[in-house]
Amino acid sequence: MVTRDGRRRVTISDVASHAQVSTTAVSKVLRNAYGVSEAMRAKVQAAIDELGYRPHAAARAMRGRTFTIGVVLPHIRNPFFADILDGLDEQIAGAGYQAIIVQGGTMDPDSEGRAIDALVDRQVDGIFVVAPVLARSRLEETARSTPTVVLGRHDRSAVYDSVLDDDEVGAELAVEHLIALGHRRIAHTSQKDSGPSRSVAWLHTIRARTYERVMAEHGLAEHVAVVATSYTEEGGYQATRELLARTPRPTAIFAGSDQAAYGALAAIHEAGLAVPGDVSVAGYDNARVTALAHISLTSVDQDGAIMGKTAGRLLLERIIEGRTSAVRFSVTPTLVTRRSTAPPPA
Amino acid sequence: MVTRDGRRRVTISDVASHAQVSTTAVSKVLRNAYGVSEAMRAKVQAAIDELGYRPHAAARAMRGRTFTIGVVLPHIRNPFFADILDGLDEQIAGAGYQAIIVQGGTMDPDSEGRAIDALVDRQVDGIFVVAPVLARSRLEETARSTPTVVLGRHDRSAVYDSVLDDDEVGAELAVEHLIALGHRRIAHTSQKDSGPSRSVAWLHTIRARTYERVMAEHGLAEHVAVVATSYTEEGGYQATRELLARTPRPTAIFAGSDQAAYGALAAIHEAGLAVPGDVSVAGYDNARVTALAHISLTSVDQDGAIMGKTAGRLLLERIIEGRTSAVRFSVTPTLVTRRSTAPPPA
DNA sequence: TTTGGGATGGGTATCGTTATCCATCGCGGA
DNA sequence: TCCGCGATGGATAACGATACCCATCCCAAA
Repeated sequence: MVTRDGRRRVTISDVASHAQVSTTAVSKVLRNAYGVSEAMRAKVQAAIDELGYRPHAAARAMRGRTFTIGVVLPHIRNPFFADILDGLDEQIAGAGYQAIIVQGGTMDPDSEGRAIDALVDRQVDGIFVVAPVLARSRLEETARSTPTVVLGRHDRSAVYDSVLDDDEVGAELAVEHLIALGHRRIAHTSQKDSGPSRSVAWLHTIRARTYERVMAEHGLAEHVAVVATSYTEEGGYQATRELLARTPRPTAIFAGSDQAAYGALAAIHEAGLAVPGDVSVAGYDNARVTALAHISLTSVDQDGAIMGKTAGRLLLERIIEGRTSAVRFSVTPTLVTRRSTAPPPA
Repeated sequence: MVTRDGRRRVTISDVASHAQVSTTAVSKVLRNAYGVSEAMRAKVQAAIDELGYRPHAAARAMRGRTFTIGVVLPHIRNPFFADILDGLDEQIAGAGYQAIIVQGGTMDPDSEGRAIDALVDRQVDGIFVVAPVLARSRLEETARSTPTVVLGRHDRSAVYDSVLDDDEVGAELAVEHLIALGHRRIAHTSQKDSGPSRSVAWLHTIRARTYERVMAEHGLAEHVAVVATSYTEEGGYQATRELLARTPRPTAIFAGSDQAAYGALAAIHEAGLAVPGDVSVAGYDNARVTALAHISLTSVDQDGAIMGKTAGRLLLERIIEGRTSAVRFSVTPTLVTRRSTAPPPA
């Protein structure tokens, strides 16, 4: 490969001739393959270091591994995804793997599908899909040919691994907390369903249904109020504006995510109301920054770093050890109470 | 390529035999190359659609283009980066290019270098590096073989393109604004220099120096107070804690970035002080969410989407049209005044 | 009718690496 | 001395696509 400045990239042949061995020998050293003497290994390694050789991942892709994990995130605006990614990186970096991220778009199955295709075309060794809205059959199609871990979906699959938190427990914690504080008019901001069918596989569906169930269990069915926008600041803002316009307005908002909760805070402030004096707000995710934010948010904590790390481990198991049975890893969330929730105004 | 479920991926040969033409012909159609009749194009396209063929990017990488732009972000925690990326995506998607993101780490030249290497090894057609701390020589080495656009560095290069905002103007706007409000004890949160040498190429250096200059111009040199941590929530929080502990404490904080400003808000709140009653806070970047946040932040606006879009255009010019001369694109920032700044307490 | 040349389609070497063979060497046991 | 076998290193055929070059074909001009 000749680069535009006329210099060639250092290839395995360069290393081979420099060390006066065959390219096969070099390849064996690189792959830690069987049939290399200690002397050979040392000689080749010296040549590699001297020439600054790095394997060409794109060439490797033609026959072997790329040592690349592809990550599909809906977008990169959510710090909780960053927590997840930190966990993943920590796990796979040691094994020499590199994560590459593509944006899948929010609530758009088509663009999500294209993102996955882009990774498959680039021959990644494993795919990590975060909170997809894609049909399960589509995910399984990919998973059949590339090791796949899906985060945040509740349907069971025999071909991909799942990492998730128990959203039913989490939502229950949040709603019970608000009820215990004395709230009755508790509203929920959810996410619009994409496509025609509502799936119980989606975490936002479970959070919303659990909210409804817990409300009903406490005789508050008449106060159920759900506005479905999206789990983003903008979504939380829009949903909360709509909720605050109702009469009587809710005294508490259980936002589907921390990002949505931030939007809710903005809308409440804009309406001239105080948190938690007039309206309490609880979020979900408890990304690391949630504790820092200057209005400290009550949130359902799920450990993103652990989830990301587990996803990495599961992928490496499939890639390196060849596991094919599906694994499901679930974490139990807890509630972290901060200053955004308080008893309702008298 | 046989996948684990035993099904082969559809290759160019499959398309060729299905359409009863040569692989060369298919390749020509794919690349829009010269020498294809209309009939041939239609026939091949039909076969492509029928078989659901997608070119194997990894195989393409061996001889041609990968239609991939590699993006190096310090991390994905900053929503301003998301704005930039949206602009980039908008520009390159139309040309059939896909962006892949890798994290370069904050203030760590080594890990930044590894991130760039990872992209080069994967044979991306162009590289977009956001706010690197790497030595310029290292960036230029890469840029000599792969089209490169660097965002947020002020040194001039003959081999890569630069996209930046005028940080001197921006910092001036923020500090002048605070001074005009009547503040004298204005502090600044900056970013730690990585490595031994302080470079005027880094935007945080320019913002800090401009802050010092403007302070001096108004006879406020004695009140200059800079704490260098990092342009993150955590960094802004730590820096502000330290600043608030001083006697007398500052009445205004010019944070080096919006993220740092959020951290500052947290620290101020934690100290039992009010914004802007006791302390004013101004940020830098004005990411889209800054307007939404429930305490609306005064910030220096630089249009991230435009910058990302421009970066995409510059890369495509180099990749497709073969431009080799270096271009420098600079936007002039403006100040957006919101509710986080006010006159100092009497 | 011949010729020249543009338009079109295809053969094939090649990119860098891996994995499957195959060849050689040295050594212990018969 | 000869045989067999484990250990080691290498030759080589892929992987999927591209791009250079060449072979036709057809038509217009001479």
